[in-house]
Amino acid sequence: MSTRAGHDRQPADRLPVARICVDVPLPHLDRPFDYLVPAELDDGVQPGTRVRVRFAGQLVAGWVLDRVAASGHDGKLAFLDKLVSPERVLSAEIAALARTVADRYAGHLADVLRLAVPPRHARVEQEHSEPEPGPAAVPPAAVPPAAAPPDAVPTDAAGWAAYPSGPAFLRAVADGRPARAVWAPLPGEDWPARYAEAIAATVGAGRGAVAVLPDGRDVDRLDAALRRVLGAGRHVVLTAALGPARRYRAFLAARRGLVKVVVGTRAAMFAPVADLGLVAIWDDGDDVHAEPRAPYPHAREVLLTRAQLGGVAALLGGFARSGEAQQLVETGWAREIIAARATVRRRAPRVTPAGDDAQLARDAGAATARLPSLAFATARTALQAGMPVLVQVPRRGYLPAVSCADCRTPARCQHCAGPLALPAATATAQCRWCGRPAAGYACPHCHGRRLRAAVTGARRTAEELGRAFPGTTVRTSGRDEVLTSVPAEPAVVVATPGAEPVAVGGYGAVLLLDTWALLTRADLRAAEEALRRWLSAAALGRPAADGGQVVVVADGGLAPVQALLRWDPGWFAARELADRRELGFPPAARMASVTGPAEAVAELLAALRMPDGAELLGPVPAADGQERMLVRVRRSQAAELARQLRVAAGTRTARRAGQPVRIQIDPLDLL
DNA sequence: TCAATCCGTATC
DNA sequence: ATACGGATTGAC
Repeated sequence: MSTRAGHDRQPADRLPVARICVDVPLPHLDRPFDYLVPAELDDGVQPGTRVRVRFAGQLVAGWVLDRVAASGHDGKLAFLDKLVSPERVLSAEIAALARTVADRYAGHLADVLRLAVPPRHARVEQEHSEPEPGPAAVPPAAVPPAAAPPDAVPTDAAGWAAYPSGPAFLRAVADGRPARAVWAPLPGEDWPARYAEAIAATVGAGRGAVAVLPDGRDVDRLDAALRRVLGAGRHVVLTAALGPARRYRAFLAARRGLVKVVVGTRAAMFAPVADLGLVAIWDDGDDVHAEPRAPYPHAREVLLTRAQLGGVAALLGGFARSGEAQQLVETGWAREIIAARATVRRRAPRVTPAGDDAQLARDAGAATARLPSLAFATARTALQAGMPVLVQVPRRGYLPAVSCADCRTPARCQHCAGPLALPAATATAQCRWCGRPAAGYACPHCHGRRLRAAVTGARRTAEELGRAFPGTTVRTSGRDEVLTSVPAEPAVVVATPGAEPVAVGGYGAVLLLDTWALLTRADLRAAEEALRRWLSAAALGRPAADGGQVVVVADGGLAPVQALLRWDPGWFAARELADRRELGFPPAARMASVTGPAEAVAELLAALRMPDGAELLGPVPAADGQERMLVRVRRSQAAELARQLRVAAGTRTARRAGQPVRIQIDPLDLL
């Protein structure tokens, strides 16, 4: 497929110019370059294909963005060197999406394309086109051909009827209208079934869907629900965990139009589903939705961008509600789908705070974290009634945050409202944002003037519980081994957040322990994150009428605890968003962090044209002796800030090979 | 006067 | 980044 370098090459007759995105990591080269298409590659070099081109003397990979009749370039055009494959891996929708995402995140197109299109796997590409058969192997005969018969999928809204605006949303999707919803599922809700129904409604309208879920377990649950609702062979699973071959096979199945539905982890957020009709994300507050590779796009933002650009319906569901989801509701971009309060009360377990007490908080860091007596009694009652008990304990390894020694209110900087933390072995607390020492600190809540390091977590809960309930099976689900489900039998299940197995029939009791570890984390999102984890665990409990009990070992006066008691994630999210508006935190404001060696950061900021009213916070020390600065702007100036950051990064790299700086937009670890 | 080297700049 | 070109400097 390659053309010999020679003087005999002729450009193609029609549309001889290819506009190429070259895969070089330099911000100032993030624009198309024009190349001549050799006549012999005329057929293959189509928009969306991968090519190799000679660029600044080097052979580099590139993407064909377009074929045009003429170039605006003054100089002489080079021929492109080689067509890697005639597979048009980049669709027009994804190309436009990637450009928008790159702009939003002050990144470059090539970086986003690397995230959007998995590495080529030649053997997979040669295979006869058929979707990846899932675990319950589908015989090839059951696989629909490319032009599948009309999608005779019944739209079943019965499961959504518990929510007053649920059926209307499903109808809108079934009619191909771009409805957008923030959904608060009822406790105990079979949410994979509801997602599958929404997806089926989309397919029924002849359109495709993309659903992104936090982890493999959730993907498996939706996969199973889709098999039930859609039947086999209508969807594919796309996760990074599949490995290169299977991942590329799933990707191609979507790109070639063999399937209309892709579900997966954030690896699926750019899935090239044709004629997209619905994007869905589950539990968008989970931080695994944030892509760790540049330019660090968040799955929620990518999916919402797809919805916005394509006139596509959107569904954001989760037991908790993120500040960002709340913002969508408050701006009217999305409608909320919630059940009536009476229905919520009927379905929710009974939630009781246990913990009044400074006492508990004080010895939580000791070697033996105690189980409060209420929690103990509640667990025993459930076990005696033959029901499993879930115990949620946080994982180790959070930051040494600082809070008021008297009332334990997390301490915030008096200047910029950033969180305070104790740099290792230093006597005075310091702001993690602006770096100012917290001299003369006075607690806004109780006016206390003393600060203390927050507690550290307790680890031996499982063993202790084993001793507390002799003769009872104790199972653990966590990082090393994650359980999917447990039977409806008496057992104590100790799980870390996100690893809670589903219990058949629901848990009789859910205990939420060591909550201080979550609440006092030096993290802007600590309260939101705590509530998210609690609601996700508590949602696995039975309704109160069936004996379902939740004990949260925390002060009942705290806002996230209140939200859990009332089962009102919307109330908490509204409150949280109002606070962030007040303090100027995302998503109410837009922030960018610039991280790197001190002089490189200073250099970039010197080159940065800050939008009017932009604030500069920092520097604060970052990992590896690097430094971090934050820039804060109003949301209306978010696009301009991203643009200027890109320009500044570009002028810097264009000039000289300075040390690299990392630019992140609304980073989650924005402490 | 020529060549080795240093910046600065463009990269189709 | 890397490759090229024009200016600069140094030795014959």
